[in-house]
Amino acid sequence: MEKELTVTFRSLCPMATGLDVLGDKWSLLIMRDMLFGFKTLFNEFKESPEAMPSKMLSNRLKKLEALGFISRHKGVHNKKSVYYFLEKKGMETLPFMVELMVFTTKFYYDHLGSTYTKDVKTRMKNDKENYMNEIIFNYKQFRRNIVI
Amino acid sequence: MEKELTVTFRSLCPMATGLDVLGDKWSLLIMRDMLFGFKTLFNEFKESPEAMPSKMLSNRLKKLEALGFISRHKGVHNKKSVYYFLEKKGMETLPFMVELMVFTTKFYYDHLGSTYTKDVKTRMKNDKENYMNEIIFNYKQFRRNIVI
DNA sequence: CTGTATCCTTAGGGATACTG
DNA sequence: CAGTATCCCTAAGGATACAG
Repeated sequence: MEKELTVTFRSLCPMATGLDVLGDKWSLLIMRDMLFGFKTLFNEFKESPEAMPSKMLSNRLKKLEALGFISRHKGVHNKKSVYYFLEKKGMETLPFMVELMVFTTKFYYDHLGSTYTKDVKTRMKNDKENYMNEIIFNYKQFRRNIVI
Repeated sequence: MEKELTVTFRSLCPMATGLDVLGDKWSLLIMRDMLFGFKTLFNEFKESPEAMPSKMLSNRLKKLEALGFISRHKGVHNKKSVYYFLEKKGMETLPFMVELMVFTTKFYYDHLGSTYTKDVKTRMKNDKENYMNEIIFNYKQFRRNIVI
């Protein structure tokens, strides 16, 4: 077989650009916390098990906002609060997050063998599309109903 | 809606472990070059458009081998050559690579608007599973036939 | 052809403390 | 509640040269 670069290979070249954001631990954690944990406030993100330092958090929130992944809203009733929401662009990182999760679980956390990893793996394998749609649906519903 | 952490959220916590490898630009480029470009030799990887320095390349090849993503084989006929091949674990990063590609193309390279991005996008959207299977199939065939 | 060996430089991580 | 301001540090990047 000839060593010819395929069409897809050429498209993959700019992969690095996406990794600037998606390859970053903190940025992805923030978006995960939003989408799966319905978090909106600075302090909520800080409370995550990964214990993100406030410097990092602040830095990444700005970056993600500047790039259009998330949006920032001052509280209406509670003027001291600032609410962060995932935007369309941020939501579209879900397939990426899911693949990362699938991979990580498979190769590093299989030994956990607990119920939840089995559930997730089964769901991801047999029903990925519906599963992702549900997650997005739930987040949108959450956002519609939240009073800031 | 109650702010309850879902089953999936808990599984996503170890995301960072996967990112150690998959979030790294160089490691992913190497595996991309193997899978999409049928590259096997040190110098072939160095020739990629991203111009990976040999120090980085050497470092990542070792890391990827140690983690079981790739394997290293000394040449049989040409004893001076060393051949690197993608192993099963490495091949299973394809869905991740593809999602990264889809995302990157969508948000950063749409303006390219060239034929190849349109082709890939269409294919990815309508026929993702088959497309990935083809890529894996082609790589396996390449590996079966190569004489080292 | 496949790497090592240096050397230098800087961005990023992380802890801690403090403020509007 | 939502961030800034410091300070320290090391891990990683990158260039260049050279060796088995």
